[in-house]
Amino acid sequence: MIKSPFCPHSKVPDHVILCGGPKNRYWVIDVEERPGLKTLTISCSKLLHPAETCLLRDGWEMTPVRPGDVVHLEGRSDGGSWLVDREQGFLVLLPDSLISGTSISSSIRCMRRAVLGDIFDGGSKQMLNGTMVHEVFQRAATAKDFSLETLSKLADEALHSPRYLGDIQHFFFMLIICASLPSSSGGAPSRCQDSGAVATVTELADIEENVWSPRFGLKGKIDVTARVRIQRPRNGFHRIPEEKTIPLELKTGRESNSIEHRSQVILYTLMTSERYNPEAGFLLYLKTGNMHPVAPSHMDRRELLKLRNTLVHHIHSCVEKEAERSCLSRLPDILTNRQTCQYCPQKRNCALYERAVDRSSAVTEDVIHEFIQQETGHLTLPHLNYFSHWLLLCCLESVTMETRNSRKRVWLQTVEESEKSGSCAGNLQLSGPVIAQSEGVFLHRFHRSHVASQQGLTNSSLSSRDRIVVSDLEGRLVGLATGYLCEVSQTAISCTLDRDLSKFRGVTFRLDGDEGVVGFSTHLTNLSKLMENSQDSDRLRELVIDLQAPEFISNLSSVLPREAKDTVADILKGLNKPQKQAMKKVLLSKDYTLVVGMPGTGKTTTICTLVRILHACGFSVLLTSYTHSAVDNILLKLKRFRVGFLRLGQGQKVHPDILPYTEESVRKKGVHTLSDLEQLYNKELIVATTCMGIKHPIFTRRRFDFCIVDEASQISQPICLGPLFYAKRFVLVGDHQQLPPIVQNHEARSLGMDESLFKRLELHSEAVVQLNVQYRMNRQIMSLSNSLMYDGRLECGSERTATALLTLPFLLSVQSELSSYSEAHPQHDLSWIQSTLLPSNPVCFLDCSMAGCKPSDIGVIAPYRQQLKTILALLQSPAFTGVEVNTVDRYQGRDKSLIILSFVRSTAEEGNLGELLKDWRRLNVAITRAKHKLLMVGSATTLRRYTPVEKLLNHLQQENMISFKIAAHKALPSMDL
DNA sequence: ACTCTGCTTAGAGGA
Repeated sequence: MIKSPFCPHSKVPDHVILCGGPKNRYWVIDVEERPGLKTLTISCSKLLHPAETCLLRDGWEMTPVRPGDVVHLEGRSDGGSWLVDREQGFLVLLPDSLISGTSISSSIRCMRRAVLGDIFDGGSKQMLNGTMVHEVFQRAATAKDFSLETLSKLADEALHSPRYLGDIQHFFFMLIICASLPSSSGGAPSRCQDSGAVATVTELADIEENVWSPRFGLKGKIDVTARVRIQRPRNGFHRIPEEKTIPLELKTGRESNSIEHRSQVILYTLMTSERYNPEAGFLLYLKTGNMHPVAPSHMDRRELLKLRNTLVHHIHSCVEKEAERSCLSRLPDILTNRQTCQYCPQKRNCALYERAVDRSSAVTEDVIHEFIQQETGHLTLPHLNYFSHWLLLCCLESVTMETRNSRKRVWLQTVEESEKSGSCAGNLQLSGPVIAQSEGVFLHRFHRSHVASQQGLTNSSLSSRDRIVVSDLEGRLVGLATGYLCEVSQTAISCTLDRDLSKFRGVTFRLDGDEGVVGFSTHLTNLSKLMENSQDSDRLRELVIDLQAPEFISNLSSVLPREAKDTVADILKGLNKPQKQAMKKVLLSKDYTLVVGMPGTGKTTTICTLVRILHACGFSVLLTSYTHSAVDNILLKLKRFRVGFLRLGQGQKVHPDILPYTEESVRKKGVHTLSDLEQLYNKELIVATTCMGIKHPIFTRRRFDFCIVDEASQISQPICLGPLFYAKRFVLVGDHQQLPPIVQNHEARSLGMDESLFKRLELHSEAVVQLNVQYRMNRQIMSLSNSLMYDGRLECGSERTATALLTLPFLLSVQSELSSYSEAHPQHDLSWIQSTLLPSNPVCFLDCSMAGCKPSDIGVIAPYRQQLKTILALLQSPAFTGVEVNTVDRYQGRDKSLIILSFVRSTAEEGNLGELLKDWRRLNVAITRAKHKLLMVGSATTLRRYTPVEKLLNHLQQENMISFKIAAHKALPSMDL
């Protein structure tokens, strides 16, 4: 008997939801293995008792289940003991991780490929082809029109969609397929015979239906959901026909009727069992028009669920602990049958992982060795190390994000429970018409059914622009659609959804807030691309991994076109010295330039000017940043100088003033031919998007002279790399003395995941230009940051900046009010507030450590969200509307005339300090937001325990900056504000 | 020991 080596987890983590009954979720307490048998000790109670047992055999004992896993059981339980064997029962491992049907069917041939496919993106030309034909077919089905005329019209439209720009040569091929669609001669594809039964498709009930099945841990999108009439012969006469709803899978390639294709259909029947209970599904090959019925047996389902369990195990345990340190787990073995691998889209990643991570010292077969050499031979050890290091970091981070992913609440929590936590609105019915706004955007309106109408909708924390998931109340239609909230009133909600739900009229819905599943596929796809054997990737590896020194040319005249000289000189006029230096450095660079923008030094203006100059010289520029708002900030400035540009990205996220520059808007003006589209993509020298937006088809063709990345010190390396593939040279703008990329996982952070590319490359000081002349803060406020971070390098741009003070138009009347209050109440000392208000004291520290002043009494910037909520609640009076209360992090890149900074923490006893205030960069951001006056409130005694804040307080002391010990709770009785 | 932004994310086909 083998005892499981793992310690049973004594406590169930908070984020795990367990339940009994048909939607059961059991916690595995212990696993006991004997040959041919596995016995699980399980419980559906968080207290881990009562415990039940589950016997696994006939192959199920191979399920890689471990203590601490959550499982779902199907079948029978006899007095607390479950049996899963050949004939009965299913075990679904980690059921709340929904695995897609295609992942599972691809794991039949190669489990390794399925796991890699889940981590990295990949695709081929043939696939794109299939996507196009699918689209044409599905549109025709939606329009219920399969006439040749309509088909060719739709095919034409599909060809002009930007998604397919890279592969237009398949045009003729596709038309031939469309013309041969079985349905083109009239009506929908119709009949199918199997063992005497005749199934006739009577209606296409849905297209691209989205299914989440938490019961089997599956998800998928079903090509066509069809209504069929089934006629079964029985003893020579026909019975009354039976109506069923079944999944129909379209295939545009060769009619293989392969086990993968059939498995896909079986998985669709399984995941829709709660919706339609289909006994079978159809496989339709468009090339021949043949339709194959797929009627799954218990064995089919059993074996596919076993594969799913193995796959989910590999995906979930992508990292493992080895002596306190995490490392990447081994993947399933590489196939020895090279034939199968020939067309595998994961070829490169497969070889990379083997060489960089698995590093099997065991004697591998020659064919495999050869294959690995072929795919990775161009890479050096540092390259492989960089790859495996960042792969580990990303996996660690994704594991942490996954535990915080609250999506499973949609199916595990009742509406009542979810509404209590505020992220859900239930008991909703569709009201009014559904309005199609654009491609895949449908405006819906729901109202609260009268049963629950006494409880208003505005109680929920759902608000406009939030991402949401729509499901039904019973849990049969989980994840029907996703979209964004538009308006929330007491009784109604409007939102835009990716699907038209009008056929579900009458269903009672729930809307759940959806933080979205954060994938790392962009990170990892970029990493994988960096390892490619191509010119662009070779060069980036030299710069980013080998840290090859960046080169510069010596003479401007070779880059500056003659005719642009005057314009450039003109643009340069408005700049200060370091800004001019930055322009020059960028123009001279052959590889890259790093622009350090210290606080208030006009980063946005500098970038805007840089773009104007490059534009004047005729250079093309790819302008990016991590956030949409940062991209638009620059564009708003650029727009004023009448520099043309193309803004890529979803309209919903783009600034309204920039909307006319988006692709969608330009297309509305008329893009009819392929060359129109080409022109649209090539017309502007300047193209702007977020770093994540690089999946856009424009990048299949276009390359740029320069790529500018703003906020670069806040972007993680794998994401920052993305846009760099498409430019000859790049400029990173940021300040690593301000906040770094956000990393949730502690180990990942300690292993350097919060090091941006900006910081990594900074060691080449010859590539760095510092913008140290600032126009934001007056002299006193600036001095704080100078002493904290910049060693006095930060300078005021003008005497006016240096001496600017806060203007308080009603100061006199407030002062006299305070005086008269003091006279009437001599027991209150208000002198501190009088001095604090004086504009001539630009920096004040209000020390409340003696006084017991509640930190919740004052503040505008605070490091903690919870604190901001409290402050906001106190500022509810209309007098305070317009006062912006926000976190330090959110204030980065922005400023205000007067900042009140609350440090919040005040604890007498030694104890946990928290991480946030230990970060020099966060403090630096906090104190450099104010232009004229900075009021800081906190307990000096507590704060001296944070090294950075201590340094700041010492500086205040040395400079005799004003500091008060206050007893505000006594001094400020409720005055009428 | 509490800071938060990106994402059409499943499936397109070939042996």
